Amino acid sequence: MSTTPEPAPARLRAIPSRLIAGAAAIADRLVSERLAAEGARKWHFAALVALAEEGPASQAELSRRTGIYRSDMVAVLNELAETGCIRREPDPADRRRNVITLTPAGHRRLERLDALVTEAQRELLAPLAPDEQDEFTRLLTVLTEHHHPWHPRPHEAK
Amino acid sequence: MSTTPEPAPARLRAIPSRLIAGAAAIADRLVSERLAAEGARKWHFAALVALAEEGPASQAELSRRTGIYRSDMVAVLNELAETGCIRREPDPADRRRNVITLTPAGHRRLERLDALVTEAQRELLAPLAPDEQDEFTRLLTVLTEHHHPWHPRPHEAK
DNA sequence: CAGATATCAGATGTACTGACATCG
DNA sequence: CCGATGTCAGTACATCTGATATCT
Repeated sequence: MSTTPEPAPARLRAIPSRLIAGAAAIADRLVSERLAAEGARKWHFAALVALAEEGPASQAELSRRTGIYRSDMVAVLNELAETGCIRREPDPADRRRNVITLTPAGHRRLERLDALVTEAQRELLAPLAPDEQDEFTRLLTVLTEHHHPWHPRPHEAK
Repeated sequence: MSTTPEPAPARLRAIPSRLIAGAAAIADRLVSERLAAEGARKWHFAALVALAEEGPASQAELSRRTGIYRSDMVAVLNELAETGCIRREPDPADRRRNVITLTPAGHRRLERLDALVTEAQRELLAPLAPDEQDEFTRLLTVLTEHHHPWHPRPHEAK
């Protein structure tokens, strides 16, 4: 059951962490809705990008590169394998590992998903002028990289 | 079980929606950790601010002003009532409603929580120069207000 | 009667943990 | 023996839905 929204008090609206949470909710909705139209979620996209950018990798390495837990990676790769986007074969050099490889179909799928994600970014940033968009992205980069030199999500690595 | 982080591919790191998600995770952790030291969570803070700014209100109205669901508001107010931060009494003018009132103890608690939240904002924005902090906040405000003229969270209101 | 309210019980989704067998 | 890997089962928590009794 949802409520009819009303403006939050100015004191709440001015808090940066709340503004960021709002922006994150908007961004997530834009991206997720578009990907859902293709039956995909953001982790599928992230895994595909990581494979396209850095070449074949083990599941654990993909896990580190995308920020998804290796326990959850299994399901993501299962789905990508079912649709023929990746191959998953044992690594002859290290028989603990699977080597995940992007197939041509996977590459084509990535291109479609990438178009959707790019379009979502455009819509997300549309309220800002072009130079503001760049500045905004730059400030976000500085902020996140100074706080932790890695991923979107916590991970609590030690 | 967590993984040892590694840098995500540049193509992933450059996506604004992912940057925002990262910033939101950092911000949420900073705020939540500090509030947790006082046994509070962000909804307690939000409810207290809404009461301090706009005066006594019904639960449904508080719900709209803070963005928390009515169903979850109950628990938040229960906890605030147990610690004597609010009074909850039936509205004589409309017997469906409860009137929620901030007590002096609630006001004092708000001031302590507010100090924690403010400190968290400082730490969050610390990587940016002072004028960058202002610009960042301004851009966030423009972006969120253009996308929906209201709250942090989705709400799917119609 | 339609609509709003406070409340509760439960669904849902996703991050996260723990354990296990296998292997280097 | 220690540590990494792929996998599965299950926890924890927050968001969100649905229903109900009461009241306007």
